[in-house]
Amino acid sequence: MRGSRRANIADVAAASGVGVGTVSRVINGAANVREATRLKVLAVVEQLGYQPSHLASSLARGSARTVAIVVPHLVAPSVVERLAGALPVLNAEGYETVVCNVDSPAQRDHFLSFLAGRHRTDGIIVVSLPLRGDHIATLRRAGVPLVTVDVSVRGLPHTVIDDQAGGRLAAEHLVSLGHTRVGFIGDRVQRKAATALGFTASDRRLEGFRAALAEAGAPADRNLIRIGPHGPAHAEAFTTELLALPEPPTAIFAASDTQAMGVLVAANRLGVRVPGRLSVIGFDDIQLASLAGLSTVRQPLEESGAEGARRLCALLRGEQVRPLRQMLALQVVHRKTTDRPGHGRPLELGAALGSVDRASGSPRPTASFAQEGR
Amino acid sequence: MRGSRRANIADVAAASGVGVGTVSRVINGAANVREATRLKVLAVVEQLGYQPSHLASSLARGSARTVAIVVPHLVAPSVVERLAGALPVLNAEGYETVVCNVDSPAQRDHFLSFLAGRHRTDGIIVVSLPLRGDHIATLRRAGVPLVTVDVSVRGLPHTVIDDQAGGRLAAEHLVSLGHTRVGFIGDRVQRKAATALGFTASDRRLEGFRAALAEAGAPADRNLIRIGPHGPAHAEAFTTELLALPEPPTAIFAASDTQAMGVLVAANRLGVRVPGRLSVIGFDDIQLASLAGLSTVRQPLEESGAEGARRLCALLRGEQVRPLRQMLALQVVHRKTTDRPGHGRPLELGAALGSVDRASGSPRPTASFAQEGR
DNA sequence: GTGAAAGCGCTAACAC
DNA sequence: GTGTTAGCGCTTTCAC
Repeated sequence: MRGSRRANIADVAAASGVGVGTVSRVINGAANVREATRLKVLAVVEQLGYQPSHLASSLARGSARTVAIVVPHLVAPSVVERLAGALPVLNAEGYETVVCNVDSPAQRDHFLSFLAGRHRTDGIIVVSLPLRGDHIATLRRAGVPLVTVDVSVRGLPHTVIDDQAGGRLAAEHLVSLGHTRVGFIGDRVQRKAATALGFTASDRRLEGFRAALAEAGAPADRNLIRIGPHGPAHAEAFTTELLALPEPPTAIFAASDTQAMGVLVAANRLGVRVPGRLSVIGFDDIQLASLAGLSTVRQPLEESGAEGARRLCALLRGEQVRPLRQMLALQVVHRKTTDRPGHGRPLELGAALGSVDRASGSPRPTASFAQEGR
Repeated sequence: MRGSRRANIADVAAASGVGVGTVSRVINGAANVREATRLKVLAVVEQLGYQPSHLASSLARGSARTVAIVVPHLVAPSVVERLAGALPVLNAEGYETVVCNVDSPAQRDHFLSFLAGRHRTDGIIVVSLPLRGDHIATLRRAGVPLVTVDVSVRGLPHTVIDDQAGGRLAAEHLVSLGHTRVGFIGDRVQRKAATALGFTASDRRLEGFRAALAEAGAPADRNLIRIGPHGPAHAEAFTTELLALPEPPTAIFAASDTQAMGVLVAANRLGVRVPGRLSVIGFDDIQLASLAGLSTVRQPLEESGAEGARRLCALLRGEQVRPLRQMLALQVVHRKTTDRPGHGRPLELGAALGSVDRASGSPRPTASFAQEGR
């Protein structure tokens, strides 16, 4: 091969004594090619080290078979699990996946308008990121197929769970165990803040939670509801407050497993036995939950990503996606952090989940007592 | 606009009464355009709703400004943190990032040869995935720039840590606390297995660990070294074995934080106090480690991803990347799971980290005693 | 400064 | 079956 210029389809055609059309057919496995011709072309391809240009074929075809997935806070376990669910589905359908990690509204806006560009992606999956009207309008105008996961958008395919129902499940679980004084720790919707992405799941879970408690005749005490920034550290602080109350709760529902971990840390630091003196239930069922023995309201995270991907693929195939709203099932997973009030097996909460700093004040250790399992 | 056919650069040129070259210059912010012309073109762009085709410009330019990052087991915390470190750097440099998640050798081979295709990506970052000679040869032949993170490859830029030194650090930490009977739990290199990706970090950490122990006059007892499949569940089982020994270890070094979590779970289930009766040190310093108060050998995960990305970008700019081997610093983070043998503050290990199943046998609770902080 | 034209490398419609 | 050719939509010399 001369010059070291990479061989293109014309070179292959010339060297095989056929037209470029035929080479194209061979490359793409089209039917109408005589076996002898096919072999001949393949031999030349091999010999010349020919590799089709992905860009050229994409341009000619009008699509690069690429989809984008936009996620907030990639390192959050629930988000990664969703992403991990989507990737293999997309691959199996022959799509490459561009991952856009969003940590701020500015980044979100950037990516969303960026992805609306012509020939950028074949479609977009937005995960757990509330969309404004103008976001959707931009994408619609650009003609980019869009599905969402963990976000409800009217008129668009979305895969979600019923967060209110999830809150109810948590309440019912605790009530069925006999708890009547239960707390809630969640994160706030910050619509205004420049750093806020506006997640609303926590709020909706609280709604269902309160409703179910009220119906069960054990309405939530406002004092036991704490809402603040997301993350285990804040949950830890709130738990400390709750447990310092004259009448502390006997159970806490955390709006996410991550926050539930913070609750466990605080309980441990204060020497409050779980589930003996405090029951804890989370939400999501991230992998850590099973490791930690955390009772939780399970939502199918990985499956949600896979479903979002499947629906986008269907959309890209031109199929009707119905119903627009796909609701995934929830389920209480009863592990080791919830039990009847005051009747729990006296498990000690972990040094493993102690506070971060070795220097941060010595804990008040508590005596533990042997007691047979339930 | 007629027909609803999307406007292209020629339409804009025609409507503005200039040539396509000029429009191109305007779009790309080239200098040689009179302000009046620029404004005129911009107005038409706006009016026609013109959007440059990413594919067309990419083809003309010869690059789509896309890089691929190949990672094993995406959901593993250490991997996500690396990925999260790389993404923003790549974005800032104007690259889109395709994420390839690999869970088996077959997938690895698929992606690696796939990405070698012409005009697929501008470059590749391989994370934590040992590469064979033929992988590298394929990529080299294809002329795809390649850097690795957490993998050493001769002749290629790689960002790594000194795993042996890390093992030494762990040993020295435990020895300095007075431990003389220490165990190790790690994962095995499975070169043959069809499902094995062949990670070697655990082995190298063990080497350094043993060497340092021997030098300190407290050589490791072979009985205390357990190596098996990766994951907290196996680590938990191994720990159970070790603690059942007539002479159990007073400390355990786990080859990763994930495995260390399994150790903590087992200790808790058996009622073995940490760090009172067992010190535990992990490796990596994933986010969970700080939450759990786990002592560990810290490696800069996110930074490693960012560095890999920076080096790839440098490579793509045509710069020399030197030195080829970039070694990141390690550091022992002393939290709450390590202390002098038998002298630990009697912290109880968590129900939070109890075994997964509620039905899985009742634990043997232990008494705890108040004791002032160190 | 700006226009014209030659690529970039392929697909697909259409003839033969 | 196979060759020919017109796009796909842009970038980039190279003249003027």
